[in-house]
Amino acid sequence: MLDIRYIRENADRVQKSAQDKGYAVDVAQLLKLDEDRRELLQQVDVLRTKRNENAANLKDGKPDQATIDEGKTIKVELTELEASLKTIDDEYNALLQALPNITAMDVPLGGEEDSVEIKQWGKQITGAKDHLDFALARDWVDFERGAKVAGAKFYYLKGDLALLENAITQYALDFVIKKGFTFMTVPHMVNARTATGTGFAPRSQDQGDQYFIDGEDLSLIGTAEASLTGYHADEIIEEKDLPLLYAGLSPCYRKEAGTYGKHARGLFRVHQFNKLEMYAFTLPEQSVDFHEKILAIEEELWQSIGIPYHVINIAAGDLGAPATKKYDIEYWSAVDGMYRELTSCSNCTDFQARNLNIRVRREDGHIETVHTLNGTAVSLARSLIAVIEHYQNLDGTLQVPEVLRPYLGNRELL
RNA sequence: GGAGAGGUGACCGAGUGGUUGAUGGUACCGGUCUUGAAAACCGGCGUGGGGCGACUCACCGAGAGUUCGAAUCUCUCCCUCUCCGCCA
Repeated sequence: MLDIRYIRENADRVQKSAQDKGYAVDVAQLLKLDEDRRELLQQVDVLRTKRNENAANLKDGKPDQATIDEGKTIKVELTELEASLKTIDDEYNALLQALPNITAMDVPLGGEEDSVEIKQWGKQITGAKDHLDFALARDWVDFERGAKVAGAKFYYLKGDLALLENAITQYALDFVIKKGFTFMTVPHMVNARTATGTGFAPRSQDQGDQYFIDGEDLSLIGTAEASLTGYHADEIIEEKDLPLLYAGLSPCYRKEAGTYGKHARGLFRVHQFNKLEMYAFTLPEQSVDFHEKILAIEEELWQSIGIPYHVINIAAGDLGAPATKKYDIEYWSAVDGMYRELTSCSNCTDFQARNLNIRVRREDGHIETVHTLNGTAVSLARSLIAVIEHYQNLDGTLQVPEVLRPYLGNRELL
């Protein structure tokens, strides 16, 4: 959520950002509630002071009857006022929660089509064989049995393709560890507070992309970002310890409701895939630069694997609630002759951190909310598509990208 | 899953209805002392909200309740620990 003080002073920008993102919210209404709430809060405080003073009015350690009667009167009044406060408070909180983060100044306006390309790397070749046909021919993937055992969009990876996934994971892991990230395995389920604090839809909306565990306050994570955001919830981090960099490896579970037919074939959009996610807790003034740094790490990683790509600055209408700005790396699909999403990195500024109460104690002692950022190192299912499209041979074999060979027993060919 | 014991400030740990937002200790910060350091002594030291401010309100796992008054009593839930059961 946003800082109410910031909203008071920047109502127009908050309103505009929400609209640009496609959120129907009424900031004026929120500010009205904010005022009403503060006014009521003062009345409640006055009454509570009265109550406390009255209760402290003792003779020989006991109150007299008049004090008790007075206390009863105050209690009736207070109960009533507190009920009104709770009503207004709930409404206020609901509106506050519904506000998305503001967008950075350099975020393009518009929807998915309006994202701006800011860089290209590599050659746009075409004519490759579809990754699914290619993999099926080698008996490397089995969607039919995935469907039998779990359902549509579940799959088995087999043999060398499974080994390739493993190799990419290990390579990326070593790569980000060298960049200073601490490797973590994480809970694959999180509670509602963590999920909604990270920015995912609560169960009450019942749709969304998450799998909920029946009868439990748990949902399967759609990304390690959720588990990593919650890691420092309710903590005050010392300034000298920032930035804190983590790399979380986990499966990601997504319902992908309503996305059938859209890039549906093969491994591009599935219910479960593994992902190595970079995550950073930074000082507020560090996050903008750090966002560029995460992007640079992603680029360096994918260049080293040799996959052509471009980087786009995601338009406001395509940004999630927590992000103030997001870069996607889209790899060049040698099958489709177009760019398709491979990685994504976002600066969430203080939005997630405020939800989950993650703060920093500055050197001078004052306390403020930290900033959080996340970025994909490798999203495995899609990484496999990219590698198959760019390293396939006409005879159906697959060349191993040079940097991955040490992780595949130095094999050059699969 | 069953039985029991617990959840208090950065940490340890008092506190079972009435100036306790919380004794004491440790750590930390400032000062005295010292050539310097240590020790000793003195002082400071939770978070959040409201108010220009004096000040005030809330928070002792979470929520509800009892009471003039709750960290202290009751209920529900969550979590931790021990033992048993089960199990990669």
